Amino acid sequence: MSAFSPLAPLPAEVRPRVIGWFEEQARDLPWRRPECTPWGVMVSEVMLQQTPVSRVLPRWEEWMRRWPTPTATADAPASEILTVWDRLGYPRRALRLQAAAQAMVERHADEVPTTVEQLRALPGVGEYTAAAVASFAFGQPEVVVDTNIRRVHARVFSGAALPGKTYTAAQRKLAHELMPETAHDQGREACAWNASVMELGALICTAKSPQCAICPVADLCAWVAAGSPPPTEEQQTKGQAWAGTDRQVRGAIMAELRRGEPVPRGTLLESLPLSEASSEQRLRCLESLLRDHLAEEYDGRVALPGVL
DNA sequence: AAATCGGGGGC
DNA sequence: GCCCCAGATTT
Repeated sequence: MSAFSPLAPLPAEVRPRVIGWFEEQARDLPWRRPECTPWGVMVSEVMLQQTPVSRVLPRWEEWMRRWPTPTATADAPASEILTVWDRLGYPRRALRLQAAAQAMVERHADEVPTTVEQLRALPGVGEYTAAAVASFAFGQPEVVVDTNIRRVHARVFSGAALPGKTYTAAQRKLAHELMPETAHDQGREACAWNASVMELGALICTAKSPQCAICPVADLCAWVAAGSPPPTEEQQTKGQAWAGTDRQVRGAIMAELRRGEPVPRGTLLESLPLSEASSEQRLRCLESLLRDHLAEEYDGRVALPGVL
């Protein structure tokens, strides 16, 4: 029994088109160049968790210039780690990346580990990142599934406008079935497929206004064949609030601390450029940052970790 | 399964 | 103003 509905395209027909398109149209990103080290790939994957490529590029360049190896990253002051991370967002990722580097120094001889099991054991490395590093840095035919790939799969093979919020068992099964065979080329095509579908989702098959007119598989796409129906309410993403959230307040505190000077607790809590934030919220957020080791307090003054 | 965790650019 | 972006971790 085929896993694909009668109207869905055959993977064997889709794959060469998407891979061929990638070979012609892929962006020249620094972490894709042949001279990029596995550590460079690792850094890019963590930075790209929920952060667009355009914002990652300058931070990745600076990080790799300063800390080109796990050892260099492991030995850096946490305050510098967080300063170079700058406004990429979710700064706990920066601390986890350093913790991952320290684990590589201790357990893997200053190398990025090569198996998904070893990768998955590193701080900040989940199912996606482990597979992505194994595939992109080491050429292993792991099944890589990110938000772009889920969307392309949903449209081309399932005829849906969007994949829905949760990664279901059915979606994982589909992703496995779509992978090329690895026997003939030791997984080269599988890795190319991973990168190509991701790039198609990032450049053509985008969430908001997909460029079906220039898509290499538009004539095979189940969603296009169905008349490009809009997303169902089930598939809508409930927009994450920002104004007034603890995340915004935490971000404002971190921005102040990144200026480099230790700040008296009272001054810090009062000087935030968020007039609507209550004193209770400001205090709660500062305490949570201290708990997360994103900030430290000593003798009534607050700073990035390690400077006091 | 749902909540939490940043921040900015595109529309 | 709303939405989305190469997710991970905790509850």
